[in-house]
Formats: sequence, structure tokens, C-alpha cells
Amino acid sequence: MKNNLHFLLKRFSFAVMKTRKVTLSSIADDLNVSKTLVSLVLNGKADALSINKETQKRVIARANELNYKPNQVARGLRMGQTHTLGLLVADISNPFYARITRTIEHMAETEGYSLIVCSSDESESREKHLVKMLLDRQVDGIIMTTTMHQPEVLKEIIPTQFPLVLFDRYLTGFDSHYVGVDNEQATRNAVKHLLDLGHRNIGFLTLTPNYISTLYDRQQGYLTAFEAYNFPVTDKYLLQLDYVRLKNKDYNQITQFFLENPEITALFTSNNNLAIACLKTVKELGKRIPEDLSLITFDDVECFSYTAPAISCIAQPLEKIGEVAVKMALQQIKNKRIDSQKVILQTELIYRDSTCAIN
Amino acid sequence: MKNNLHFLLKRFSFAVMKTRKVTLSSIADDLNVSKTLVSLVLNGKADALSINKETQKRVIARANELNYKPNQVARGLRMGQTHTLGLLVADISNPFYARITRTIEHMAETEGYSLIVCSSDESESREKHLVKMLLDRQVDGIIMTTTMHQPEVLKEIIPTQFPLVLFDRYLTGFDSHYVGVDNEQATRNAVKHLLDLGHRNIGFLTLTPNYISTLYDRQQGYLTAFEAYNFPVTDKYLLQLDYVRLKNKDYNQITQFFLENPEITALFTSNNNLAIACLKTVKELGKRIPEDLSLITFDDVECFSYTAPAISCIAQPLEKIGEVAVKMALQQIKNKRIDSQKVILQTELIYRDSTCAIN
DNA sequence: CTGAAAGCGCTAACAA
DNA sequence: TTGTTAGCGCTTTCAG
Repeated sequence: MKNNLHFLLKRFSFAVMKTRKVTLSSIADDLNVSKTLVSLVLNGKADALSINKETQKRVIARANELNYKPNQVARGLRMGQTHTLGLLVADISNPFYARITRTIEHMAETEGYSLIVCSSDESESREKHLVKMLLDRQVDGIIMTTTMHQPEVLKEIIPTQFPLVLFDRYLTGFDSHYVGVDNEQATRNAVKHLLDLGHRNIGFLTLTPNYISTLYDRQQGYLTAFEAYNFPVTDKYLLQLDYVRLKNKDYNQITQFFLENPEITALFTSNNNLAIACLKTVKELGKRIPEDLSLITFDDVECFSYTAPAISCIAQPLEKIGEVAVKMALQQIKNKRIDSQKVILQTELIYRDSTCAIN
Repeated sequence: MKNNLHFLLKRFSFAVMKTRKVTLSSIADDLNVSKTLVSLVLNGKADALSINKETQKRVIARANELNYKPNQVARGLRMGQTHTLGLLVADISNPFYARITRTIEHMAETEGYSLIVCSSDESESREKHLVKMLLDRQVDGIIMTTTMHQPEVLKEIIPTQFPLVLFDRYLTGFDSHYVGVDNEQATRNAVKHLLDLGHRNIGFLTLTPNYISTLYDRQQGYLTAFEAYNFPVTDKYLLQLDYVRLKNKDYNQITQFFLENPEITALFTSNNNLAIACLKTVKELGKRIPEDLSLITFDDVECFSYTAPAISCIAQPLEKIGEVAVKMALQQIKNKRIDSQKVILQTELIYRDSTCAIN
């Protein structure tokens, strides 16, 4: 009976110990000192205030013993800094964004920041909603790819001077930090390469909505390549796929496109998903790459290098983009009020097996 | 001069207005009511307390006018609920995790939860660090793939009863909610398929660390397939790649493996990255798939279906996994104290062109 | 050298 | 029907 009671007691106190939150006050109470002291010591500000070494040791010892970890929410409220960054991408399952996310996460983590990640699905209203959400959650900064057409909405909901960096896509009329690549030039060079190989009937596959800067610029690159060589552009060789259909793997538009334009000998696709969609369609139609169709695409994904044939593409410096984005965000957070800067990084045109001279 | 002053004043008040945070108190002060009232009204608890409709309208009007949005950090501190979930995966840039993340994010968002995402890079110490971080940030629950060998560390840092769900990998000796697939069975069936096709010299490519449950179970599946058919297992046909080397795209081990075991006619790879590594190596060595080597892998990624040849694989129900994980987490958060349940989902063995009968 | 007290913005008992 | 008050856990003047 006695033992039993003992046992219960022990279990009880154990449970309590496990459950009771260890806070600054609890440590302070334990040690009969003030919260201030504990806070000071634990934040390394004790030496500056020349606080008794012994006291410091006692505090630290007790904190370790109880495994004290400051409540970051309380801290965030008090300091007005959550050490959290919002990352808003179009679609986290897209390898392009997933890989950038990884870099961003690592960089942020190194600097003591966490990431709240969200996907807009290319929806303006969702994007608006999510940005508001991030702001409500008091993130210290936002790194995002916008899907907006006009700058007004963002201007309205994001306070001036709020640490913000746009990457991948910029928004005309919206002055902010930005990091990305020269989409027009990269595309122009790729299309010129196709022209140099003798192709004239070159298709261009892109996505809705067309006002997204990257998509728009890539299309410009296609057009200016023809312009530079003084070749006429055939309008019907430009196909704009519906984003939602692509997501749902409805490739009918592409099949139609190939059937209606059998004279096409080369194709440029505006992103990795389009390239993949195209490869599937081509396979179904029994066309061979590159014999029947040369293909070159924007964005490199792992598999493009080992497929048969390997796919020629324009590779973006993903790690670098993430790196710069985080640096820009932290810069703004720390120094406050920096003129917005734009960083344009180099792309790389990778020649693989999917392109060949016209025969 | 007068105009100038006017201008300055205007700019000043503008700046102030833009800058001044709109809080409960500011609204309350504006309207000469108490914070309580405002809070009640804005949280829809006004009717229950039968508060004057007129007052309610005034509050709501003013709140809209000032575009008031509650500070979620303050709210989180006060309510002890941050409406934030921690998501810890091995590597967010791996399409397998990226796609699950997408579902999880969407589900969470629908329920009013945000996601703090982090990658452990298969490092136990990093994982430990990140879990602690998430806990410090007061997330309401954690959804994670563990990379731990032993349950002790997690047991130590995660409070009992804390809403937690493990997915993909389980941890023996660690009792928690779990959602995943039957890796052993799925692999066994795939390897049996290879055996049925007449292959006997079947390689098995896996990763370090071997104690990760999914990897271990897949290996068991390989072994038990041979066992079931009473065929002997050749130890040297099992190759375990170093995770870091794989990440760094150092495929020498694989090349060696093929050179040393030219008699191998079929290969099972334990995940998508290994399959990709293998495809690259095979290409370099000039081996043809499936003529010289039949390949089947765990995990389906988009490109496996359109490569030439398309790759046979075991597909996991990614969306479903994410869905169940979120449901389990929210269940625990809301109901508190639910017996930990394990959900094992069905995999699908997809036969494509990379496997054929031995000739 | 150390402590008391204020306050970040919010919610919820408890009064009135 | 509305307001007062306390407090979540923390940092930070300002006194002592």
C-alpha cells in the first residue's frame, strides 16, 4: 500500500515535470532571482552588464537542466520580429521551385530564420490571400513569385518599406527588389540556335496567363530571334496552353497542334512542364526526337540529362537565385530602407541530343 | 512658405497613417469602446452575448475601414495555438517530398493552418535541431519523415501527447501516428515480377543509412522474393550507395558495380534518385534498357512515363499520404489524446518499357 | 550588480 | 450590454 502510493506520487510528479512549461519565470522563481536577470544571462548580455559570474553559472546550469528554450512566439511579439520569412511560389511541387526552395530554406536556416511556404497555384486571388496571411503572421519579409497582372493589388496590401523580394517574375510598375534571369535574351539565343541549324518552321509552346513576365519575355525572345534574322514569324506556330489543363494533364491542345502543323521541324517550350507534356505527346504520335522534331526548352530538370534523347535546354542558376533572394530579404530586414535593386543572373544554354540540323 | 509647411504636414500625417499599426486598442480608442468589445464583435461572439447590433456595425465598419487584421503572433501567444504546422522532410527538392508537401500545404491552408517547412538532409543532428526549432516556435503539430536510427532522441525532445505524425518512414520503438505504404510487400512483388521474367542475376541498389525503415523494408522485400522462390541471393548484387555521394552526383560506385557484375540482367533501385543515377551510368556504359538490363524502381516521378524507355516503377499514393497526414495531425490537435494509429496505403506496380523477359 | 514594472496585441474571466 | 483587469512569455528601460 505504501509502495503503491509512493509509486503513484512518483508518477504524478513525473507527469507534472514533463508537462509543466519551463519559462523564464519558472527558472527565476527556482533560483530566487528576477526574470530580468535570467533573460539577460541567457541572451549573453550579462557580461556587458558585468553580472556576477557565479549567478550566471547558476542560471545557465538551471536552464540547461530544465532544458529551457525561449518561447519564440512571446519573443516575436515582444521584439516585433518573428525571424520568419514567407516564401510564396506558384507551385511547390514544380521542381524548379522546389529546388530554389531548398536553397532558400538552407540559407534562411543558417541565418536563424524559418520559412512559411505556400503555393499560389497561379491564382491572383489566392496569392492576395496568402500574402495577407503572411503579413498577419508577422513574417519579417516575403520572398515571392507573383502571378499578378497589375501592381495595384500588391501595392495595396504590402506596406511600403516592407522587406520584399520578387524572384523569377517581375511586375512592371511595381518597384521592389528582384532577382531573376534575362528570359528574352536566353530564349532568343536558343531560338537562334534552332535557326542556325536550318529550322524555319519552329513552334513556340507557352502557357496562360501570357502577362506573366517570364512567359511574356520568352515569347519576345522567340519573336526577336526571327526578327534579327529577318525571317517571318508564322502566328499559328505559337501555341498558348491553358495552365489548368496542363496541370490536369490534358494535352489535347498539343496533339491538335502537331496534327495541324506537320511541317514543324523544331519546337521551343517555355518551361519544364510543357517540355514534358510535349515529350509525352510526341511519343504518342510516334514522332522521333530529334529526327522528326528538334526540341529545346526553358528550365533544366534532372531527368533531361539522361533521357533518350537528352533534352537541350536553358538552365537557370537555381542555387544562386535562392541565395540572392535571401540575401536581399535579410538586407532589407536588417538595414531597413535600401533602394530596391534588380539582379539579373546568367543562364546557360545546354546543348544535348534533342536538337539537330534539319535534313 | 505656408504651402511648404502644409505639404510637409501632409506628408507627415500620411507617413504616420501608413505606418501606424492598427490594433484592437486603436479601434477601441477610435470608437470609445473597450478592446474586449471589439475583440468579441470581430470574433463573432457578439451575438451570443447579445451585444447591440448598432455597436457591432460601428466596430465592423471601422475595422474594415482601417483594414484591421489581428496580429496572429499576439493571438498565438494568448491562445496557446499558433495554427501553424511543422513539416520536416528529408529533402524538399526531392520530387517525392515536394509533391507530398503540396498536398499537405493545401490541406493545411484549407483548415487555416500554415506550414513551416524544413529539410533534414538525412542528418540526425539536423533533424534534432529542426524539431527543437519547430517546438520553440510553438507549432501546433509536426508532420515529419524521421531519419533517426533509435527512438530515444525523439522521445526525449518531443513532449508526450504532442501532436505528431510520422510519414513515409516509421521508427521502431517509437509509438506515434503513422502513414505510409508496405514497402516490403511492394518490393517483393516487383522483384518477383523480375524473377517471373526469368531474371536470376538481379541487382539491388539502395542507400545509406540502411536503418531507415523504408530502405530496410525494401531490402527485405528483395530478399524475401528470392526466398519465396527458393532462389539463392548473391550478396555482391546488393549495393549500398552513400547518400552524400549520391547528392553530389558521384556515381562511381554504380559504374564499378556494373563493371564488376556484368552478368546482372536486371536491377531494382530503392528510390527515384537512384534510378536516375543508374540511368545516367547505364547510358555512359552504353548498356541498353531493357535489352541489356531490365530496370524497376521504387517511386514514380513525372519523367519516368515519357522517357525512352519509360521506366517501370512502384508508385506511392502521394496525395493520399499527404491528406492522411494532415488529417491525423489535426485530429490530434483538436481532440487531444487519440491512440496513435497507423495507416498503410496501397502502392501500384506500374509496368512500362524498362522491363522485359530475359532472352 | 540586480529587480520592479511596463508593455508587445490579444482573449477571457469577472464585474458592473 | 459593456468595461476592467489580468496575463500569455518575453525584453527592456529605469530605479535602486
